[in-house]
Amino acid sequence: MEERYNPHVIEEKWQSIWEERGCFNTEEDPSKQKMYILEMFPYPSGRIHMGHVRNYSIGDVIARYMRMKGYNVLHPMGWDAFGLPAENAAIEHGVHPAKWTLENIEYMKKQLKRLGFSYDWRREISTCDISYYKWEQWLFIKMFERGLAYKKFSSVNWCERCQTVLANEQVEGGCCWRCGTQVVQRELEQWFFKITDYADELLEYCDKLQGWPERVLVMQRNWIGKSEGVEIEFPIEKGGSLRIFTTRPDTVFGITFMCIAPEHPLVLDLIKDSSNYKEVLEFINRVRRMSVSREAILEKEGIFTGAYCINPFNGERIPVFVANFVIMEYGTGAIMSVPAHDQRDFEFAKKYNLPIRVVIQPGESILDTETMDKAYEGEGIMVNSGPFSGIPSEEGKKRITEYVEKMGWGKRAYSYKLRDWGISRQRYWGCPIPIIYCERCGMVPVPEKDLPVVLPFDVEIRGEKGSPLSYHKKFVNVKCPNCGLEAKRETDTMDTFVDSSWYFERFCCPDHDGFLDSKRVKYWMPVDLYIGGIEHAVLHLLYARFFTKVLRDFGLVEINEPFINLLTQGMVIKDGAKMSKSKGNVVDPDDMIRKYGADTVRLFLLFAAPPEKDLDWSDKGIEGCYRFLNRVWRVVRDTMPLIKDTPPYKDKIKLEGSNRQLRKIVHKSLKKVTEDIESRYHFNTAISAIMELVNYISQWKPDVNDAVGRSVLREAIETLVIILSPFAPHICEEIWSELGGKRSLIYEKWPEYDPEILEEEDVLIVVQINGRVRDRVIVASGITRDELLKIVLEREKVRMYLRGKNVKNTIYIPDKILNIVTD
RNA sequence: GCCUGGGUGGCGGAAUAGGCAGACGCAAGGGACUUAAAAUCCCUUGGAGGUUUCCUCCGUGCGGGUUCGAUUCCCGCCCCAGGCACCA
Repeated sequence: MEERYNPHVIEEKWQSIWEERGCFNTEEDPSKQKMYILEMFPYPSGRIHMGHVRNYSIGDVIARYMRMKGYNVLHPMGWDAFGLPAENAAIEHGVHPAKWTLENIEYMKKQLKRLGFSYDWRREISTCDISYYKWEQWLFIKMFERGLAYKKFSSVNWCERCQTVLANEQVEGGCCWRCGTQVVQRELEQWFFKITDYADELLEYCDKLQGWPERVLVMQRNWIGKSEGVEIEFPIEKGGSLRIFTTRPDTVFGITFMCIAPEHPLVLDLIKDSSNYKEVLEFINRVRRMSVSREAILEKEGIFTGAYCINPFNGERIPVFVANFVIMEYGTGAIMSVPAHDQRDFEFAKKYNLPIRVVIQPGESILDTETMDKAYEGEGIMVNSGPFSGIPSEEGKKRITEYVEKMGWGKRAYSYKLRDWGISRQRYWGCPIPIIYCERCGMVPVPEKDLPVVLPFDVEIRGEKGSPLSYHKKFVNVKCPNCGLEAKRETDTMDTFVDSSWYFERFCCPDHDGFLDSKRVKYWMPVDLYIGGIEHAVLHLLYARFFTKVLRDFGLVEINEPFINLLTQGMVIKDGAKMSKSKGNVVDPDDMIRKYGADTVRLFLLFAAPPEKDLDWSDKGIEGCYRFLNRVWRVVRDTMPLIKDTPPYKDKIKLEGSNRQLRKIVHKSLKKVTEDIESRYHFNTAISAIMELVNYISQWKPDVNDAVGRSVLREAIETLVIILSPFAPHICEEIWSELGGKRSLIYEKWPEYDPEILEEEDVLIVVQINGRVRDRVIVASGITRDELLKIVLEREKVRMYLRGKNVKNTIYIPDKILNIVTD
């Protein structure tokens, strides 16, 4: 064995052995229990960053552990290869997006290999490969045929900088998720996926995803935003009716006005006879032009339409306003306004001097219209509500809803915040949408035999004015597959989140000449553990769930949900901020590997914090991990002469003294590491347990002449190497072969701990007096309360504390604690 | 504003089911080895105090409560991070 630990030599050696022998290649094997471990695949931005290394180190621990546990482990890696940065590189440096992307992939793949992750590289996929996006186009057409992909003219989020449309999920605080530019609204005809058809199921299954962190589920539930209420038709005085949605039917007697969105289809009709028609129209146009979410900061504004509705409950005449705070996309785009019990309506009423009528009294205080300075939105007793007065508001909601249905004025209804997913992107570097526009036939999907619609290579990318594909005449001009007349291709490409919505299914059969090989997909899916950043809580993770349900309904997969367990890892932070070029606090994994080796880098990222938490990068901390691996090396090197030709301890004979102590510590560590990996994903405490074991072994004094002792030591070293191997695989492989291991350590079985040795014959019992620790005694385990008490009451310290006091009670937790309570 | 997390030494973090708070690592200080340095090894390290091989008191954001016993459970508050935000 080498005198010194030399990570670079060892790591290179084992990485090539693993590769040559195809150690991580996986095939379906019905005789073995499958285990699909997946980390979110990276965008090939150019270089691997610490966040990736952390993500993949976590996944690799689990994958390696599960393999040793005997599972048939699928652990693939690929590239989310379409996207805007490639095009920006083209604009800035004149390099073709394909070239840029492929070079990045090549470089990053080398980086990943240098870290020794146990991937089956034969399954590698890139979403920009024709063989991948062909099937995405195929699926798009299936969705188009069933109405799940459709085109509509609507107001969409537009990023001026990226020159493209964004989905609602990609707008963060009114800004573009990628570049941070303020998003504006534009009226465009765009492609959408009908995710809203699945809103109820996506919501319902949130309760069934028990392996997901609660906070992700909460975010998804809120994003779907289902609320229960009732839709009511209010007759318009001059004819027709206005449909509103409310969650507060209990307040219908408090309506003093109505508000509709400027985009409401009835708006022009309603204002026709208005005395100040021009002014109203101006207002409408001004608000419509105004962007976005019509930010909450904006003051409420509105204008009277000149029209009135009738409140069917009491026959009152109610003025109808156009208001800037009413959104067309939610509910029905029209609301009933109850200023006494809704803050927005209250503000509006105050501004325009509209009446406020209290119809819910809270009980403990009495609301008075004159003195109210804000709306009361809580529960209470209904008042001024005709036959419903006196009913508690919660009960009133039900009663009014039933009444509305009985009278035929409306019906129970649900409203959702979730909107359909806008997937058109006016960009080049993405999957072309396989649709052809024909003057005679309309929208015609590209026939399956003509797939794929290949993204042309010779495209000029200028970064302005529409999709680059629209300038490519050979691409655009095409014959209609239906009638053969001149037609034009769709020039938009798909949102890259479409690419990542089904890649985990494709990993099961990457070489399949078809969409998915159902047999193989059935064997591997669903993913048993999915690991990635929390930032995808409502983007990728919602889309992927939606796609899986669509595929299921198409009969292409048999599962309802793609990911059984989800582990969301925290960011890698340095000096209190996320690593970024602009802050200049980036630590390059390559530099660290060069300095300490991959095992150290992996170990530090796993040791410094539990996976869900943000991790503070520490230059000193990683040195500590490097020192630890050196200590491991030395302790093995120094014991090697004693254990080289000794078999590990196996007998059932009763061990004594220090041999017994060592074996006990070994099996305790094994138990701890096993449990920490398997049931908690707490790698930091697993590693600290291994550190304790190493500390113990290195101070343990072996007796050269004691064959039993040597075999116990051999078992200790073997166990150490095995349980450390998922975290720091290279050094462990090297030591394993030095120990005489013939095959790679990855074929070694994860050992079972011996419960017998863990049974304590002597236990330390903490003695408390009135809840304060006063003494500790070592006694035989299983001692009864009376026996223990007899011993404890004789102890000097205990007697001192009990002097002059009467023992009132004793609490005894067997083998743990004795609490003596006095008067 | 609403919804989630979270607040423990100088720092990262442990304490898994209410039972010894501070495991493990970092940093710091002292010592050994060395001509010297690096590396390594040993010791100390939450705070205050004392009669200093030991002992006492205080201590997990703040204030209460439940309990023999609370970092852990309950109530009220403060602060930090993330998500949503005119959603009717």
